Amino acid sequence: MAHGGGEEEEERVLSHGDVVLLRCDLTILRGPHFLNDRIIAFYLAHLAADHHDDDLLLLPPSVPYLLSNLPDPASVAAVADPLRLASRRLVLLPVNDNPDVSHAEGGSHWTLLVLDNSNAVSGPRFVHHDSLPPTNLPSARRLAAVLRPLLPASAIPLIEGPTPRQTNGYDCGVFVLAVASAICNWWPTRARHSNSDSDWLEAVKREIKLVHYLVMLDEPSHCPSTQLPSHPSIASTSLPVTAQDFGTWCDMQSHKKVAAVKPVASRPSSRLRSFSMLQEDSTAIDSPRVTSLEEIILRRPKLEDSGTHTAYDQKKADTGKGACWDNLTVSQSVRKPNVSAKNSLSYDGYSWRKYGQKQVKGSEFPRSYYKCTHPTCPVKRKVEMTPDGRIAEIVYNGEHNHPKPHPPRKPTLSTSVETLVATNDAGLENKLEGCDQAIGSDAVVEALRGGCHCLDGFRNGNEISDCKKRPTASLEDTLR
DNA sequence: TAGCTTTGACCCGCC
DNA sequence: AGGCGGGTCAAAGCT
Repeated sequence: MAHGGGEEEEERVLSHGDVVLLRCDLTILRGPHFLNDRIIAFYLAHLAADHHDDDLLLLPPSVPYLLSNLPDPASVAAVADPLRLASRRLVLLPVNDNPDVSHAEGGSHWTLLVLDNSNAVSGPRFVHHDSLPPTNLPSARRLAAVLRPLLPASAIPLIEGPTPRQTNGYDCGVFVLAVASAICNWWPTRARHSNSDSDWLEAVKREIKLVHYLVMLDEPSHCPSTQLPSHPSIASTSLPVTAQDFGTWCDMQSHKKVAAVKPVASRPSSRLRSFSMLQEDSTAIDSPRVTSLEEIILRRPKLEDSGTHTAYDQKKADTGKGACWDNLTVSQSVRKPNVSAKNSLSYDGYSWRKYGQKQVKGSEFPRSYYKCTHPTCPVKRKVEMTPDGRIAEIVYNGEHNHPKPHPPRKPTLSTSVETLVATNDAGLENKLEGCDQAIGSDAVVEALRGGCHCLDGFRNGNEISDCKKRPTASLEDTLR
């Protein structure tokens, strides 16, 4: 099993202040797996720790998600005030598309929304980086709409920023981190470009071009024209960046440098060594940091046909979730053990009834049409399968209006409000099968309750011990 | 017998 | 208006 059992006592292996990476997260990173919000928050905290600059703010995914789902502007203001968004020059906001605050497994795609106040030429703007556009555009627009009233400028536009395309259904989170990394790399150099229109978008573009070049040199077989002939929108700019790169590095860190770090029963989490400290200590070991897209590419382990796909499939079976692919098109190369809709690699926790099959023009494989078997559920999906059992493409249409009939055994996403609340206190019974430390949950709940300024502490990688621990209350209730 | 897949026919939008 | 192609229907067959 990809995530193993017994996560109730999941070992915490890396920390950034209040942000803790668990052993199960390393498994996710090794995978090909959909990144959870803890991993994203951890990496952003890691980036933020290197840029002690009040102008640059990197928020954990829980904060923008909370802001997007608060019931009224007053609640939004209460949460957002401590963030001082109007005074920042650049704010990085991870966006998840989970439409259901009560559903921990609802999200399926990560993107990055950037509030940019740094460019005097363009003026304030929101820039959205989506590795599968326009999948998350509605969620990004929603977040931008919530934030606009908090900002002095009026009618701040939202534009789509340059973003490399993912080639599978699970690497969106890695792309978010890669773009965030590119922006943070550019940040210290911005003064050199202050008198021109060369902004951080150009820096991201440069990274992307380099990645394209490196990909072609490194692995010509990943040439889009040979890998994804049947889907032009993806085939045009495919990049085989994978979560394994970051994961391999983290795993190396945890094995080599955190061996002495044992699980802690309660906070303060400062007993854990910080990510930065680990890096500083790693001089004797050649474990360079992952700070750019090109590094991610260059360290990308070669994908083997069977192993990684099996792990990916196992993750799907474990989580009942096809990360990043609900309501969007994904392409993948996974082995299919059999043709049953329930047991195949296309198994996603829901029950499907096949109602048609056609040979479509432009695709060498037959396309099968499925409906969700739930009586009132409108969701359909199309699956193209190669003769040898590989899934060439899955397209989901609509949103399920019911819970999964086959509950996931091991949730991977912890973006939901329910999860945030469930993980608010270290002593709580975790509701996420052991992954009991959601990102920034203390900060979010405290901010909601009274404007605690601990988010700054979080941003700087500091302990959030000054935030009072409170008994867990349902954030969902708070939102009502 | 229920529930699922298969498969040819049909519908409908687009050019 | 007619052809084409994608999506859906529904009867028949299978498990």
